[in-house]
Amino acid sequence: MGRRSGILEFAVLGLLRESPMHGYELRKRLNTSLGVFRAFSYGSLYPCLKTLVQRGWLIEESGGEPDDSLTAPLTGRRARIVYRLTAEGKERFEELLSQTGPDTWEDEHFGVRFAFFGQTSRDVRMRVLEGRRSRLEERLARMRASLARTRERLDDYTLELQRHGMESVEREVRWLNELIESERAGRDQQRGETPPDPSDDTAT
Amino acid sequence: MGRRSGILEFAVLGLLRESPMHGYELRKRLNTSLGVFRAFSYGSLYPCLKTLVQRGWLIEESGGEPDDSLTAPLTGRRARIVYRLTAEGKERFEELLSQTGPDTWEDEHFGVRFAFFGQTSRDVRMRVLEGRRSRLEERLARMRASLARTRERLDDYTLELQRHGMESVEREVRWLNELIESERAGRDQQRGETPPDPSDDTAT
DNA sequence: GTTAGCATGTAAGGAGTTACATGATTTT
DNA sequence: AAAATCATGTAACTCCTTACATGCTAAC
Repeated sequence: MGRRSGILEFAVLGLLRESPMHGYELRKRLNTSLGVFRAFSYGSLYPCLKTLVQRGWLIEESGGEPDDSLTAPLTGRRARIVYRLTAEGKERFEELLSQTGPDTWEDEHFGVRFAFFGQTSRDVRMRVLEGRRSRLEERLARMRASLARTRERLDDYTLELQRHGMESVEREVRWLNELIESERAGRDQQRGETPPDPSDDTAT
Repeated sequence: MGRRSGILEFAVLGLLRESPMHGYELRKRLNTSLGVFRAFSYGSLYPCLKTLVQRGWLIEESGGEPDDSLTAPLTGRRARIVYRLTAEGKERFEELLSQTGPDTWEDEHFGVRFAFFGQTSRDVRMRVLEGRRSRLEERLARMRASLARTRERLDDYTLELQRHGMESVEREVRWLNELIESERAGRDQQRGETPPDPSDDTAT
């Protein structure tokens, strides 16, 4: 009946982890912080929020005082529903973050996963980055093989398309290499806030 | 009931324009020539073929002789259904090629459209390339504006993601500029076969 | 004689979108 | 008083995937 999983669930949990929000605000954030890449519609957001509440990962706060800036100007406006992440919701987000899913999940939604790296342990970051890199390298190998086989039969445009595609992938691999190296280098000198131990499970 | 439109229909029409094929072969081509980018499944391909036949854009040929390499080794094998593009199908493909659709169509499936540039008039090519470029430039402007507004509130990873994203888009814009210039330059000296007049509608 | 590849299909489901419906509030 | 923005929601639809069903042939 409700939405099961999907990138939207992940993004909502991730954004609500930073601070509670109502739906409208959430959608705006989805289309700026993350949403340079994709725009979600209300038609998918609100149903998604409902099922997340049903599973106990979010709780609704009709007019509590989660934050002054959110509650204060509520004078006559339609009652906004502010959503807050529960402890189970945090666990679920953690699970999704570190999940080595069925390939397409990680490949298509890498951008969104990366956007939440600030909330991730270095172990997970390394795993995601290296996973992405190895899948791109696989793809590169397939492209090269296919190109070697069919080079003669292809017209100029198709060839140019494949050339540009391969260059883009190669470029991303180099980018990933830099990121991975910088993660490795930062193993000693911390960059920002490094979570000291992932075994800390006490809820706030 | 059947598939309405979508990129699959477009790709099938485009591939069958080159030469008749049966479903299995079509799927392989979809995953090499075009399909470096995406892989379609039989579960979408065969139903799509059926509705295209229903609309008169394809005709089925059980065991005709469209090509030696296709008919010859059919000794005992399951009877393959070879699909051939009709005159109406060609018109439909032409229509889809030159269509200035509802934005997302052109944006998400640019790669597949580009793959069929060899079968397109230069007018259409220019229109598609310039359309793509202007949409990317719009997006770039939005990204820059959003970045200027929220730079302080973003962590290092989100910032790095946006930086890399913008660089990729800028790179594609430069690529498009080169292509557009080369199209303009080739206005006199022809490159390969230039279709002289698109009003030629006689079927083969 | 079992696996791998060829070849075609159906049913159910997933993850979203578009279009619509509603209504209050601030801006022009 | 009209238009834009805030705010929440539903129904129908789209386009594609997964899992399944079927059966034949070639290679190991």
